[in-house]
Amino acid sequence: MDLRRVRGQRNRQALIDAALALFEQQGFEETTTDQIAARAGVAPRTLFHHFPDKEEILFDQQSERLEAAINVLRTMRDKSLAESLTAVAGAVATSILDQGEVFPARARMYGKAPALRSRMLSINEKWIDKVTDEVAARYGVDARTDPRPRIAASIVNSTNRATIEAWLARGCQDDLTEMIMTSVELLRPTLDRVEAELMEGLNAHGT
Amino acid sequence: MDLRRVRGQRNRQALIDAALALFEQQGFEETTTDQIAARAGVAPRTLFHHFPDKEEILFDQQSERLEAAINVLRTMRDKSLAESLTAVAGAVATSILDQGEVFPARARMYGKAPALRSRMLSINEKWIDKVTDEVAARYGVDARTDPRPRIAASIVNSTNRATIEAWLARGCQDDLTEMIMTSVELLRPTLDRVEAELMEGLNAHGT
DNA sequence: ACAAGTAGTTGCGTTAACTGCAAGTACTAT
DNA sequence: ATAGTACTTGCAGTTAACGCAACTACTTGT
Repeated sequence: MDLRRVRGQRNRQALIDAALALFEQQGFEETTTDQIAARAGVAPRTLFHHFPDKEEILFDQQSERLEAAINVLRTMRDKSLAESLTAVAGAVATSILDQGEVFPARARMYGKAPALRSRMLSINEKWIDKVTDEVAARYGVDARTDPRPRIAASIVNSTNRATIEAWLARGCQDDLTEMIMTSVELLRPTLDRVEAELMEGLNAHGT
Repeated sequence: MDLRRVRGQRNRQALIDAALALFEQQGFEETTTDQIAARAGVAPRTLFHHFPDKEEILFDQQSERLEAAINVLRTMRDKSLAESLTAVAGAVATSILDQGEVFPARARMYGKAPALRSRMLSINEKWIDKVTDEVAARYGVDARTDPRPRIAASIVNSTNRATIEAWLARGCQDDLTEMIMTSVELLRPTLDRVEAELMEGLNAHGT
C-alpha cells in the first residue's frame, strides 16, 4: 500500500468532514474554502487538488453511486422497459439509504444555497443521459433525435425526485423503496406504450 | 414617460445585445463582464445593477415567460388533468417559438458552459414548483408530502425537455408544437390514473 | 544503494465575479 | 426652488479558482 495515497485519502476525508461540519454550522455560502482547509489542517491550495470546486466536496462520489444504479439496467436486457426501469428506481432508493444522514443533510442545504441544488440537478442530468443511451441502444434508435428514450429515462428520474422530496418532507420515516415502487408503478402504462412504439418501428417522430 | 427609465432600459438592452454577441463570438466563460460593459458603453459596475450575475443576462425574462404559460392551467380548472397539462405544454412550445433565434442560440452554449445548463435547470425547477402547487390545490392535497402532484408536473416538464432537445438536434425544422403534443400524449394514461387516485382520496401515500 | 519517477502538498501570484458604500447625474413632482 | 427618484459610476474589498513551480516523502527499477 502506497503510504502517500493513504495520507492523501486521509486529507481528502478530513476536508469532507470539515466542510460538512462547517456547512451545517454556518451555512454553505458563509463558509470559505480557507476555513475548510484550516479546519482540515491542510493548506488552502490543497483543497483544490482534491476537489475542482467547493460544491464537489459535498457531492463526492455521488455520480459514481448513481452510475452504479444504472448497471442494473444492463443486466436486464431481456426484461420489459417498465420492469427494467422499476428495478433501476429501486437501486437508486437503495443507494440513497446507503448514504445515511449525509443525503438528508445535503438536501436541507438546498434551500439556502441554490448552487447546491443546481449541482444536484446537473448530476441528475448526467444520470438521465446514461439511462437514455442505454434505452436507445436497446431499441436501436438514435438517442439524440428520437425523444422517446429520453422521455422514458427522464420521467422515471422526475418521479423518483418527486417521491424523494415527499419522503424528506415527511422526515425520512417512511419506507423510501416502497414509496418509489408505488410511484413508478404509475408510469407503467406510459412506459409500456413507449416500449411498444419503439419495438414496432412505426412512430410519429421518424427514425 | 420617465426618461430615466427609458435610458435605463436602453442600457439594459445594450448589455443583452453586447453579451449575446460576445458569447456567440468567443464563448460564455471566455467573456468577462468588463468586456460586456465596455461593448455596451456602460461602466462595469452598471452591469450588476441590471443583472444579479453574468448568467442572468442570457436568461432575461425567461422565468416570466414560463410563468405565463402556467396561467393556462388556472383557466382550465374544469378540464381533466391530462387535458390541462397538455394545454400548458402547448403554451410552453409557443413561448419557445416566440423567442426566435435566442432559444436555440442559448441551447447551443449549454455544451461548453455547464453554468448555463444549471441555470436553465433551476428555472425549470421553479416552473415545476408552480405547476405542482396548482395541481395540489386543485385536488386539495399537500404539495409537500404527497408526491403525486409533483410527479404529474415534473413528468410533463421532463417530456417537454426531452422533446425540445430532439427538436434542437434536428435543427429546429420540425413542428415543435406537434412534436410536444405527440410526446405528452404518451403520458395520458399515467396522468389519468394520477387524477383518478387524487379524486378518490384512496391512496397509497397517505393524506 | 542509488537514480528516477510519482503522489501529494504547498506557496505565490493572478484573474474575474461579485458586493457594499457612497457619490454623482439627470430627470420628475410639488 | 426643493425634495425625491432612477439610474450610473468609482473605489475598495472579498472570495473562488487556476497556473506554475518547488518541495517532501514514498516507490520502483537496476
